Amino acid sequence: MKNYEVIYQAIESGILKGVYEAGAYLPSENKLRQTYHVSRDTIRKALSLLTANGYIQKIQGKGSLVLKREQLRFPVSGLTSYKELQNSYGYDSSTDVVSLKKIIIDKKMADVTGFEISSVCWELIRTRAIDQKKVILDKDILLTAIVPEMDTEIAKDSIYRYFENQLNLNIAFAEKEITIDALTNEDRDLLDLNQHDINIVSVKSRVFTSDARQFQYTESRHQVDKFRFFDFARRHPSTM
Amino acid sequence: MKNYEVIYQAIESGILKGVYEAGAYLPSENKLRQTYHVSRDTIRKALSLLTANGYIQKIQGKGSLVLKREQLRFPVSGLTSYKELQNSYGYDSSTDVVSLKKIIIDKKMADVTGFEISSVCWELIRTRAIDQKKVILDKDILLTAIVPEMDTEIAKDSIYRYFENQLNLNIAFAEKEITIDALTNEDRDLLDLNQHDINIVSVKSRVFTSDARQFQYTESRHQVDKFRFFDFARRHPSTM
DNA sequence: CAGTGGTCTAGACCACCAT
DNA sequence: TGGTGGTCTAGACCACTGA
Repeated sequence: MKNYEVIYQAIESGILKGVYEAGAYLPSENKLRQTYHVSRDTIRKALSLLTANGYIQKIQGKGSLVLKREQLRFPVSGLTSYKELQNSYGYDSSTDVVSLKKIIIDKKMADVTGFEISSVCWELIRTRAIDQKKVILDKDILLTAIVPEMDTEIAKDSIYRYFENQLNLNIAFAEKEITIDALTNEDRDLLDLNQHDINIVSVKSRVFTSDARQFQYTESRHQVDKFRFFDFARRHPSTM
Repeated sequence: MKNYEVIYQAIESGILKGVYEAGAYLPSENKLRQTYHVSRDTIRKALSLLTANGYIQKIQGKGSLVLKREQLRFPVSGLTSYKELQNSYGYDSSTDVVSLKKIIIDKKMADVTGFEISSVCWELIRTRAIDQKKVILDKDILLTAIVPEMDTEIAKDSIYRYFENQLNLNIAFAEKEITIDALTNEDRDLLDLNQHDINIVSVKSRVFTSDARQFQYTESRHQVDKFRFFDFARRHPSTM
């Protein structure tokens, strides 16, 4: 077995067993180098695997932060924004802002969104139309502490472009969950669905900055026959 | 801009523009090192990004093979096998083999599966039960050139375990597509669906070995309310 | 300022592939 | 055998963090 794989597994099991707790930092690369009697590059290879598999987030000048594990986690990756989805359907698409207001997170919303209770957030609801049909309903919750300003002009465009170009927000990773839900009345009101539809695809995600602070929760609801998720998957990131 | 990012983009655009054609090899790491006047590690960093993003497959002793691009490709990753899914639901699950036979790929199947016309393949159909309810229908097409032997005993267990432990098959990557389809009569016959269901989740994938040969096509059909896809996603693999 | 991670180098040896 | 990628080393310098 390769050195960096051994070290990867040692640290992984340390995280799983709670030796390294979520929210704390791993020993520094230098410490680990001494512990395992290997070069720094070998340590870095092990850590980059842990990063790729969602165990840690490295923060320059600070260390390797152990991430909270939400349930069991498949070793997968990929962000999908509306602007990316757009390309699947060409450019005959548009965005409508349904509502934009500030809200305060209560217990229930805290569980759903992952934000702390009594955080102040923007709540943004938009519909996305493809070929003049509204087929996607986007509900965004944005932490005002990180995104202080928001208006319908920005919301009509890509909020991600605003984050990255204007706010210099460094978006690092996201957790995403895809499920098939029953249609709600809100879905029926805001979208142009097919008569016979009874289901909708729900893509829920939590998005984090490079210093591992969550700033966004999104639920994106897609008409079932307009939904398509494409995935390129590697089995052993270790043997790249 | 960092050196390896510059090189990554140079090679990426070379692939996109067809300077490096799919099926051909990139210049060796040594050549690239000379071309860009950097160390081999810097080249390797750029290549590992190209690998992570699905552009190339490195093959030891041969080189970096440029992969065919199927449509646009999100920068995503992750394999999900039934055995992994199982963990979401605990271990009260079982597999039934519906049929297993050899088939020859015709034009239509070639388009669907990605295999060449007149390849000889195993066609394996199985149902997966959770809590005594059959909720997943798996249809596998396996290239006999790579998987010469298959029987219902193996198929009842994990075929992946057989691939990796018995055949020493090195599974490297997969392309996967998730869509929501209308129920077919076959779905109704073989699965224990809810009365009111009209949709089913279809996960289609093509699976490749580490020398970039496709050996499997799978369609996995999941009852909508039993389907859940969890994803951990990084925005900039470059800035790990 | 000291400590952390991020980038880059030059060189070594190994495993694998083709000839 | 020579060329390829895979692993590992020791050291350098930079960018960022926090006291």
